[in-house]
Amino acid sequence: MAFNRGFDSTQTKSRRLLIEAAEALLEEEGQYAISARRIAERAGIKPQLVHYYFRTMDDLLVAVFNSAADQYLELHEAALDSAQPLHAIWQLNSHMPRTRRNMAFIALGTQHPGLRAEMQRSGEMFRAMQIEAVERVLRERGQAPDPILAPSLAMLMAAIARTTAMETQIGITLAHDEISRMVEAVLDRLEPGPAADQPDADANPPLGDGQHEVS
Amino acid sequence: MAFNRGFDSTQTKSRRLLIEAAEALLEEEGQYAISARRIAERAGIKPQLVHYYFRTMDDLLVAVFNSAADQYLELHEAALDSAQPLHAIWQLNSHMPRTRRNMAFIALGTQHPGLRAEMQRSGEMFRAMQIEAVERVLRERGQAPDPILAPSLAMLMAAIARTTAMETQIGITLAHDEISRMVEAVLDRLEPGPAADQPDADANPPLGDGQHEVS
DNA sequence: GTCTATACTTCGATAGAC
DNA sequence: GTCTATCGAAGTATAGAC
Repeated sequence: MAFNRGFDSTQTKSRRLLIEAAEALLEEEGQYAISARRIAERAGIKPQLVHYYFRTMDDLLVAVFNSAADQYLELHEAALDSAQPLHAIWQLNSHMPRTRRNMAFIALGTQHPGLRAEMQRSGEMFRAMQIEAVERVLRERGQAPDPILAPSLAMLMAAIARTTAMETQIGITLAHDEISRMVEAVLDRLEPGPAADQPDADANPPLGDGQHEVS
Repeated sequence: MAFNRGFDSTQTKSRRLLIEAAEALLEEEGQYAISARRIAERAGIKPQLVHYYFRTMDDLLVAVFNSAADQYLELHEAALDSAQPLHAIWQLNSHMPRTRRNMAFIALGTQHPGLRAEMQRSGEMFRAMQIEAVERVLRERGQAPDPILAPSLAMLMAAIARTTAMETQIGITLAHDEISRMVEAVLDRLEPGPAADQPDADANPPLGDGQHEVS
């Protein structure tokens, strides 16, 4: 818990209100909506109080990020516990408002070292969890162990979901449908659903030959 | 040519200096270094003159973006004309300073509608060119036509290069080596170099079966 | 311990001098 | 046509009143 001025940070209502206001602004308007004055206005609190509850904007942003990361962790764990964890993670990371918020965090990270450090820690944790999830699925599928494949698939899902969201924000949509269908075809093959009949004769073909060719 | 106040925009030295200063600041310090005052300081020009040569910051950013896009277009065309165009595009898009600058443009685009419009236009053009390049390579390889594969590969290369650069900036490196080796293995298979001996007996195997499984 | 008044900086933009 | 003086709004942060 980065900054704590002597009060119980989790129980101060105004502090909580400020974090929620910042989260909402980030999702709705992006990083440029983040300022002490605007957050306070949204929370119905005097702007100077932002610096009472959080010494600096960096401290505030770290608190906002950790709050968002906690929420995401819960969703992430539910996804990993589902019947098709890779499908669930893909769905989770294709959620545009959250991705938009993450992009805003990344932009703010260029200005706020404390925030950047938290993002690194958190980002590597989620990446590691997703690599493990892919490894588990590959193992259950009887796939031969491959030190490249699991990290690559985890990175790939993250990169595609994030880039799709980012480009959509700018108005670029070219190739989005195709890549989405491609990813879903891969996931369906890795994680065939119980009800999803594969018309294929060999329902569980080996995935690749260790040379990592695509298609 | 968005904004033109009656002078020949390409021949005004101060205007050119301002654009170059903004480009340098974007690459070195990111979007938060962009302000009329800082750009002017870097260019050795009085800050008020920014608003003489460019009516608004939006106009300035559009000019900076178009200048950067022109430079990139030249590199891009050279890449497409090379012996291994896909390898060349991958190399080009893995260039970190340029990716850093592009990320900064995207962040600024959330605030500047004019810039966003230019980025959309330009982004879709480059995406289309890269899809065509992939289609050409697949065709020359004797691959059966596939409406999904070429756009997916183009999108994939862009997404991975961009995400790798973005995460590196935050300090995240997990799975970067693996995905990079994966992409290069795919490219080597799609575009075997003249000197690159494939130890494989079948040097030119069909790429996939139309079901788009990865590895 | 909680909040107010206020300092200080930087921002984009423009009116009008030359 | 070119540049200067200056405005008003918004930014973060703090000293000190209650």
